Amino acid sequence: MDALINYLLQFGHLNTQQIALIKSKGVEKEIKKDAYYQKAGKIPREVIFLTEGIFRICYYNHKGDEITKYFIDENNFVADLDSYNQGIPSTEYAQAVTDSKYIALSKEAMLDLSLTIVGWDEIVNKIIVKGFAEKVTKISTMMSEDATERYLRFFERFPTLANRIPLSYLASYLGITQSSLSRIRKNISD
Amino acid sequence: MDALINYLLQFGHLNTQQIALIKSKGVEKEIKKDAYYQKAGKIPREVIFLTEGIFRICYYNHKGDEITKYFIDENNFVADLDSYNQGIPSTEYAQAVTDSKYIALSKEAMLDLSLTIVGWDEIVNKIIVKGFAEKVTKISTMMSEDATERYLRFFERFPTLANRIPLSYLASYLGITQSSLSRIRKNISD
DNA sequence: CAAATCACTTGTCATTTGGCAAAAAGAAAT
DNA sequence: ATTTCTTTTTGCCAAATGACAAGTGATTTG
Repeated sequence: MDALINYLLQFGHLNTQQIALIKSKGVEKEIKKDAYYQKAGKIPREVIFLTEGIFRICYYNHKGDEITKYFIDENNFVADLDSYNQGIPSTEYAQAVTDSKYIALSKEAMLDLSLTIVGWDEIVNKIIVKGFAEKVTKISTMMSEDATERYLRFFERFPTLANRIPLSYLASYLGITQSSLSRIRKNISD
Repeated sequence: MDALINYLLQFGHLNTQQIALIKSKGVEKEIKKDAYYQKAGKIPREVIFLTEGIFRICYYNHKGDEITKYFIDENNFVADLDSYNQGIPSTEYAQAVTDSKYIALSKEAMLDLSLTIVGWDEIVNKIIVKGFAEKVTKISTMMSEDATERYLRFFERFPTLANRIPLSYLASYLGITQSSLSRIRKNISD
């Protein structure tokens, strides 16, 4: 829970009382590797903060391929904001790719915090914007790189993960086939 | 100016007085094709709403290539939010790729609106989040497509633009070389 | 243990894309 | 109109990637 508080404090001030309130609203939960936290079609009713482990966000494209949109690691929020805010079914899946722990804040809790803590909305918005901006920059950067560069960049960020998740997850994220990824890994290790 | 108001009204309610205030704060400006609205190194001091024309956001990667990160068309905000909020130099360029018109809202105006109009911040944040979410989804989708599909998708969205902007702008956005783009266009027209 | 299943690797070949340079086409300047 | 400059197209070949199938290895299941 402290990880969440420390993270929040990067984006604004919170006094002891406010921190206590947040802690009282957060619910610590766990999810096993491979389990889906969120499935397309379901309406998200909470926002979660990853404290341990890694998630991936994925969806099916028009050809029926399963595409990994991006990975999310520790100390980041996970939420399909559009669906969450509008109360409509999500179009994406969120899957734990390792055993993970997270803190859940229900929609009611978020509303309560928003009404009680002056500056809460501002903190949340800063976090959301930062998260999106990072995603745009990262994916955009990938567009101008070749597959090997993209793989190396991923490897740099998730060194322990690259060889422990299914090829399909990573290949679809990198925008290449599983075979190509297999060959790229082979070339690098030579 | 009405385009801006109509756009804002999609995200929340505004009464006549509030609308008048917003209009009084907005400054209508123009920019010529090819001119840079924003350059890397400058600190952005305003947010703008594009009413006519198309901008592109670009930067230089570590190899020195100029990369088009994305295009922005009418009825969208343009802002390097990170730099704008923190008051630090931008790392990106924003260039008009066609003659354009926009409404500028200075940082002071934005603050004023924020303090005066209840719900202003909420409207602004909804817009920001929506814009980012769209960008992430769009670029992410491109990752799973081949160059021809990416070009066709761009062509669909900006039919009049595809043949009127320099190859380099579009090619770097699509993540391919100018030669490849030239060949793709040729193949399609056959 | 054997069989079945799944994930990954490899082989083969076609296609796409890149790198480079020259040619062609367009645009701007004189 | 000619020259100059820039942009786009094309040719050529190498490298990267995709498609498909077969092979390998690991894991699970009975």
